[in-house]
Amino acid sequence: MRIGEVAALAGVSVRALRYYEEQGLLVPERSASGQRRYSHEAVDRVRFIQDLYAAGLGSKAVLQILPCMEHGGLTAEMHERLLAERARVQAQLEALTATRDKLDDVIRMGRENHAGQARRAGQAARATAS
Amino acid sequence: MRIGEVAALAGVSVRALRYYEEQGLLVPERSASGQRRYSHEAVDRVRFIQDLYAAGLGSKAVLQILPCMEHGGLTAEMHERLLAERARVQAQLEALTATRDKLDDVIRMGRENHAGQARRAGQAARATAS
DNA sequence: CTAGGACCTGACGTCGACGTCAGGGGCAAG
DNA sequence: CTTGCCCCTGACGTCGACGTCAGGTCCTAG
Repeated sequence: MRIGEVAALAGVSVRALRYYEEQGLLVPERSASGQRRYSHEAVDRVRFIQDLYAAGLGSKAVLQILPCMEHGGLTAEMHERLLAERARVQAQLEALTATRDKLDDVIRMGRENHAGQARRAGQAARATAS
Repeated sequence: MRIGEVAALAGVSVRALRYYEEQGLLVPERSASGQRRYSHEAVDRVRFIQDLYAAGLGSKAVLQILPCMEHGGLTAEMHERLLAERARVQAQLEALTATRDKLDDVIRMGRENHAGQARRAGQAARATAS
């Protein structure tokens, strides 16, 4: 496939794909004239890269994690990295859950104030202090 | 409290607090000589700001959400914003959970490959394609 | 053969949440 | 009074994941 098709299928920009290549995350073949030729699996790979970015991982971390997707083998270093990043993601999940609950509290209190006209305003601040 | 104390208690930099003020997120009193004087609740407020930033909200969103913490009342606009951001956070939570599970798959497959020497390498890529 | 879309390589621009440096004031202790 | 630490206001630097523009090439349809 050519770069435009991959971009469309994966839902990213052409520039992003060139950037991934710059970072060594997705290095395609080249046609005789120098155009990039991507394999079919590249699309899934791009989606996974996006997921990792969305999870707060940087190119460096992604670069250390990605090889095992097609290679299948895990270096000890890669294993470490995977566990570390999984822990990071897990921590982020917990923090995010707490924040969501705080938002829910605020929303709920907003409704109550609309309904019952609560007097003290400091309650929200106190509710957010875990 | 002075700025350094708040920074230490909230675990952020002094620069960050000045930045929050720039953004209108946390506007302290001033002493006669122009030094910032923060109320005690500022610390919790800063922590909440950090949580919101960590949840991917920008200053603009935080600015629209924060007032209700001490003010207690909800504009219709603020309510909209709260619901929207809650939805964003929730979506991010689900995406993050999926990514964590993918990471777990990769880790598990790494262990299996270490143990049993699986043949086909494409399985990882296929596992990540939801 | 030619138009026009897709592709190429640089290389500079962007945006947000600060970091950092420069240059100068405030204030409590000794 | 001066030492030393904290504070002040600009204002430029940073970093990552691209966006965007310039100037040129490729290739496919008509």
